[in-house]
Amino acid sequence: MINIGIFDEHRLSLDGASKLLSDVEELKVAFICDEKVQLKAKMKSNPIHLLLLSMYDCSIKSLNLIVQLAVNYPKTKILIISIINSEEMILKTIKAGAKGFLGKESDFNDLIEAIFTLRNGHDYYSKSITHLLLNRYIKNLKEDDVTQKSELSTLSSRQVEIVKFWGNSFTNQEIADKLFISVRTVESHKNHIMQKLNLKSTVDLVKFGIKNNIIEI
Amino acid sequence: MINIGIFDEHRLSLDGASKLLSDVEELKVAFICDEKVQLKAKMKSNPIHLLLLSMYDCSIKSLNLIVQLAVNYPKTKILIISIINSEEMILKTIKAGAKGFLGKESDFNDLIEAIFTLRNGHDYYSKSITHLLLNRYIKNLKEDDVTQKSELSTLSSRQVEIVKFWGNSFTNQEIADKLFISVRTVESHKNHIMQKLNLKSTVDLVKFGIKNNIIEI
DNA sequence: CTTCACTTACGTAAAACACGTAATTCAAAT
DNA sequence: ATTTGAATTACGTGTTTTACGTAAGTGAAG
Repeated sequence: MINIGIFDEHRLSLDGASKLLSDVEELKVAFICDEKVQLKAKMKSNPIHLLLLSMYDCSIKSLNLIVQLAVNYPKTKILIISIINSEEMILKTIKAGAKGFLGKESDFNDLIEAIFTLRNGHDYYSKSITHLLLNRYIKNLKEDDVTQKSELSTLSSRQVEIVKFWGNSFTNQEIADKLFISVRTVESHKNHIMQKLNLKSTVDLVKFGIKNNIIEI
Repeated sequence: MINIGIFDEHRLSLDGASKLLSDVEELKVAFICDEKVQLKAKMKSNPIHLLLLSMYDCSIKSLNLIVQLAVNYPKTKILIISIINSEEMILKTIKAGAKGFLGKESDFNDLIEAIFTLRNGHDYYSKSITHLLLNRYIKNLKEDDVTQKSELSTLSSRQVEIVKFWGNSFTNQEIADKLFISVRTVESHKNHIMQKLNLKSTVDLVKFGIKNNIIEI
């Protein structure tokens, strides 16, 4: 018997997944949950073998959740169900500690297969992503993931502050006034940021900010 | 007996919803579908009373799908299931022709309630959104929805072209070279675009582009 | 105590932006 | 048939931002 927890912020998907799985022998749905805050409590009180985790975005917040769960409950395998099939998403979730990934093309059979694959101690990734491709990337990204994940953390708080203001359509002058520094300093900050992140245009900086959740769209 | 079609690009949600509904008496799942292109064909060959339509974004493409279906199959009520609860999303889908909207907090009971409400000829919106609020907005937005929905369509193809290039980090000069026009013209285009969209900064333009799916993030 | 990143700031030249003006074209409305 | 209006093209002028270099003071880490 495999004990399973299901997390999905989408109530209906949660109900659906729960119903799908509860009819399967050898599986027991230990809990279902649709809020991040509840999830941690439920994990604490329910020992499960596997957590089904639905992801609808690739935000730092969502990834952090995986990291926390993976660290605090190393025995619980995390299986990601995602509407987004991007390579970025897959790599990030795996890097964060997920043991499996089901893309949007995956169906019920794939889910079952994934669950049992994980139970048997192996990883499971959507067929659409060949293992070869994956392994190649994972090897490369094991250490030098600096590029993506830690890019944000390479920015100092001051620098993030500047990007935030600027991302809210403030002019350099307005930012300068707000922070009691010279316009030239604001420019300097931006220059340093662009250099550090290796960005070519301000458009890229906006995208970076949005990607890293420091600019609201 | 209510004939239902289910569309969901997320295969697992589709399976889940299908299973949830197929167990309900008085309901018959006429077809399920996970690709937009297939959907039109299935709609043509299967007369259904109600279409469950899962939406994971608020892009023009997705909204157009609703519009097309609503126009071509006026007898089929469209019920939106969405992970996004924003007022914008709700209003846009309703404007596009949907008759019901289930937010992410909706559960199976809400779904059933919604289905029967629609069958009875009424509209159904998530409880979380009070009807009062809705009606107020709908009245106001019936005509002057110009602000949001048609913002993209107010841009000419040339203007969209400019934004696209610029959104891919091309400089004005590069865009000018590519389109065989003067740099000044590129600037003019951008000026006109900003005016038309009533944007203050270029940052806003990037955001606009991303929101409207003409700039890839 | 040295090193290194962070914050601050300026100089200069080039690019981009703001705002106005304007000619041509082409479709839609009258 | 004529007018109206938006789209595309382009320039002028002044301001702001960017690119790139330089540099001083601060503070933490080694």
